[in-house]
Amino acid sequence: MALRFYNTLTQQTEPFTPLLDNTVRMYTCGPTVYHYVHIGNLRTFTFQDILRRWLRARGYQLNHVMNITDVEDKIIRNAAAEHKSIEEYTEVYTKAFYEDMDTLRLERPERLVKATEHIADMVAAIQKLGERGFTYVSEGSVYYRIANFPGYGKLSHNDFSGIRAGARVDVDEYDKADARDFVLWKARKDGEPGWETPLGTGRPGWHIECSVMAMKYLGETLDIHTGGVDLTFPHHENEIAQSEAITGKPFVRFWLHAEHLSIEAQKMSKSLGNFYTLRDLLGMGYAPESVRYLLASVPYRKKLNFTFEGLKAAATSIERLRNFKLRLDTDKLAAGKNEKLVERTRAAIKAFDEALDDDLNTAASLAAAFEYARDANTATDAGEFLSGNTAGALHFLERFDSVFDVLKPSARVSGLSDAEVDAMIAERNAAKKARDFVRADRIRADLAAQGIVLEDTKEGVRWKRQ
RNA sequence: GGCGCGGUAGCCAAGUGGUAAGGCAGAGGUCUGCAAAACCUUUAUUCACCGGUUCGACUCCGGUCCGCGCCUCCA
Repeated sequence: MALRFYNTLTQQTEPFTPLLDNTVRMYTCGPTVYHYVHIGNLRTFTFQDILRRWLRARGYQLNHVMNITDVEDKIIRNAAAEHKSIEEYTEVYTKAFYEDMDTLRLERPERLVKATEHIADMVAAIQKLGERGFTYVSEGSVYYRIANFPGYGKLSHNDFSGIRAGARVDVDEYDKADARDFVLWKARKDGEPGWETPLGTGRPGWHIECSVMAMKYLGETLDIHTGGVDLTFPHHENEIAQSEAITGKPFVRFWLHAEHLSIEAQKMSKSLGNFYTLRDLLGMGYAPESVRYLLASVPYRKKLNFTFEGLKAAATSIERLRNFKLRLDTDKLAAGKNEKLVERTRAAIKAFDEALDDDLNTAASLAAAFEYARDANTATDAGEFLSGNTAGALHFLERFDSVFDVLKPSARVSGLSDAEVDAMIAERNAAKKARDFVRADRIRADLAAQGIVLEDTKEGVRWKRQ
């Protein structure tokens, strides 16, 4: 079965190929930079990273745009509280976001775009919507009239036909003609920053930036649009309403939504004290790869229950695969090539690929990797894994890591160089030979204290950093 | 109330008409000067519950219970 994704729009899993050529045009709703991103955000961005990597593994080129929302109510409020400009305030968190992406090994999209750098484009789009009769002005702000867009609700599968245009649904919404209408351009209030434009002085609503930046860089119809489930409504619904009202063409072919992450089965919130950023977890001593593995290992459409037990388990799981690789790199094997094993390697890779083709079933793809590792380990112990089989096994691990990217340790815990470690091991071997176990054990303990773990095997000493 | 997601071993989790992948933890073993590390083996007569369809259901249908998300800019 070919590559396929679950499409929120059709509520079905559908075969995927790009619309135009070999390039996948995709858009991701990025962060609002009013704070450090939390691990819930990072779950979604990790999904998007796995998606990128798998599309490329399947031979596609990428043109991927992610936005940075750098103007918004909380930003304005927080910036004002700190007596900073919007730019000064958001710069800190934008930079932090890039750092977090690097730490988690999230690939940079081909283009990262900021809302504040596209104000003119947004104004033009709103004017176009006005020309087509989709807007109205109320108290200086420009609103989108959803009653004029027939397909409204098709993404979130809500039926809004019962909402009558012009009805005053809620007294609190006195400035809107219809409860679901949303703001395209917000008129400036006292003391707020604003842009002077033909629409008046103010700032853009949230939804318009994504429509505008997506179409500016990717064309009128995108292949894929991703985001968290919570964005399905109203954000993505509104993006469709805006974009399709302007172009008259389908805005997005495949809508992919990542489920939420909870913390110990509870919603993450500051009041519960279970609000974690990547920096928090690293500060507790967890490795970035562990976080990445945990976030990637649960298929993206399934709720992910984040626990520290799970985070520790992730670290151990990675270790298992690293050990397997270490073995492939160091074991002395008999010459030759075991054809049966070649076949099983091929089958394992196939299982791995097919799992990811199936709407990025990462859990199943991991199972294929672990099963193969066990099979190969057993074969090695039995002397059936020959030197000619190493390349195939390493090839599988490379493929695995081109997607999961967890095998290479992030940072060296030890300040010792490889040569220094080798020298100490030689010293210990000499001590062992002389049956000076006190000295041998001291060297072993010294190395352990610096994060170097020795493995005494039949073939001699093997070591790794931990 | 509407829309959506889910309930599989101690924990995480795949599967989805043919009799339960994988990881962690636990238990046992191999190796070892000791130890560690590593590796191997092992752990659900059972898939929230009740009916139904079927030769056969965790998987399909109907119903019930429970958890969660969205429905005013939260990934």
